[in-house]
Amino acid sequence: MRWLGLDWDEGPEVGGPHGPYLQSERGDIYRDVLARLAESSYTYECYCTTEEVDARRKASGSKVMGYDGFCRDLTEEQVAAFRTLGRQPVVRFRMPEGSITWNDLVRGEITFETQYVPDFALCRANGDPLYTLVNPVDDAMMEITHVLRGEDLLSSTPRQIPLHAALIELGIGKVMPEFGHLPFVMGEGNKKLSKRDPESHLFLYRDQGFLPEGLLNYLALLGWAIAADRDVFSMEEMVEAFDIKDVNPNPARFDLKKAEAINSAHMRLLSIDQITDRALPFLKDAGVLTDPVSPADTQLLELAMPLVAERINKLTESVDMLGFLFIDEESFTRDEADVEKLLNDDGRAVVRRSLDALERLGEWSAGAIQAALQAELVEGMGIKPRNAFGPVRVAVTGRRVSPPLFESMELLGRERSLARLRSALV
RNA sequence: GCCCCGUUCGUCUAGCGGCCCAGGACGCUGGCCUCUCACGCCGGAAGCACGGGUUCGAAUCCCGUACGGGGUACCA
Repeated sequence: MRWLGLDWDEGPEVGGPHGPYLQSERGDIYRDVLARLAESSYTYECYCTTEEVDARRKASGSKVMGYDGFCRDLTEEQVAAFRTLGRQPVVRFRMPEGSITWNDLVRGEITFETQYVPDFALCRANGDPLYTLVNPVDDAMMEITHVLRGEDLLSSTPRQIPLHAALIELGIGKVMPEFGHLPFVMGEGNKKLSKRDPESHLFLYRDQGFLPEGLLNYLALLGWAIAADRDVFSMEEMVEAFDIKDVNPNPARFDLKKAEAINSAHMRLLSIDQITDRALPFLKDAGVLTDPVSPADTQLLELAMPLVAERINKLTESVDMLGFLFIDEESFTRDEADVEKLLNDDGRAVVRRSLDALERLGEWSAGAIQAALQAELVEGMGIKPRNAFGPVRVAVTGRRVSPPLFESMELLGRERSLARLRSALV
């Protein structure tokens, strides 16, 4: 979350007035709440085993799963009898009669008949509090006003609303929160993206060279739109325009291609210097640059970055684009497929002529190199520019895809450029 | 099984009864630009799940059906 530029005002690591924020430190609080709930008969002890509940449901033919309220009104004698059997009770919440309705922030009015939501357990027989208790209690005591969460929790809402009402009644909570249930984000195909899926790992995208603002922008687009005809925006613009009521209730599929497109739009919003800064860690990791970067390389990088900044969509692509400039001649290699394709006999002939022309060249500048090669290859040999410069490009940069050729050769320098042309002929 | 939620181009969406024989974006595709790639520009194909209502008029409201998803624990 921090990587995306998302932070929190209150909670673990940052503190706040409603602590402690770790559930492990809140045991006493839950025990106390449980006691007060019991005192006011919002809850009751239940001694049933799951087998007994199942058996009873089978016998009654009820279609409703879950607990049947058997222990709601146990007499003291019955309780004593269970106790002598050595049974420890769980505590259940007494669901009210009728129905629970709330106005969901993203889905509108939703109603559940309480006959379909059984009395639920708040703690284990050993006294450990359950999520069903802990979640509303924490929200109530921290004065949460809006609960926005995944739609998987939609059906737990009719349990939480009456519990919240009870907590308010007891003075433990102050406000009934508003609820909004957000759609899922699905992966490829139609499967739900779980936290365990590699696809759902933020760092995977970060390591692929995504910009945090790019990914954030894309993610915001899943289920929401800033305007009918726009989809690139900053976090500030999003904060300004966002309203939970505009969120779509239906699930969205994660589309890597679109995520990349949005990301590259953000890439183009950055200055050359900013892209350089962001790409630096990737270049160092890949071994293109040393850490710290030498003064000579820093200077070279400054000259080279304007050539590549506009043609990369992700930070990692800078590695392939710039590698050839910084590598020493002994370690320089070429992409085999590209060599096979472009440095065939025809290609080598082109490189040969280029070498001749460039060896004679006086001024080593992009303009002069271009003029010389244009004259030698295009006019001299009568071949098309794209066929003429392809082999030279592979010879010098090692790849079919590179920054502009002539500028690249200028930056590489005369000696290294000529050396690479020669080695391509061996 | 029962309860709840959802369904507009392949994908993400705009649309809240007439402005829609449905708009944008990504992707796909034809072309332009061009030393490769990328950018940029111009064009194209592609969608209201289905069936009934309501209405002068429905993608928009209502009801069914189908399909998808979630829940149904002494999990969270």
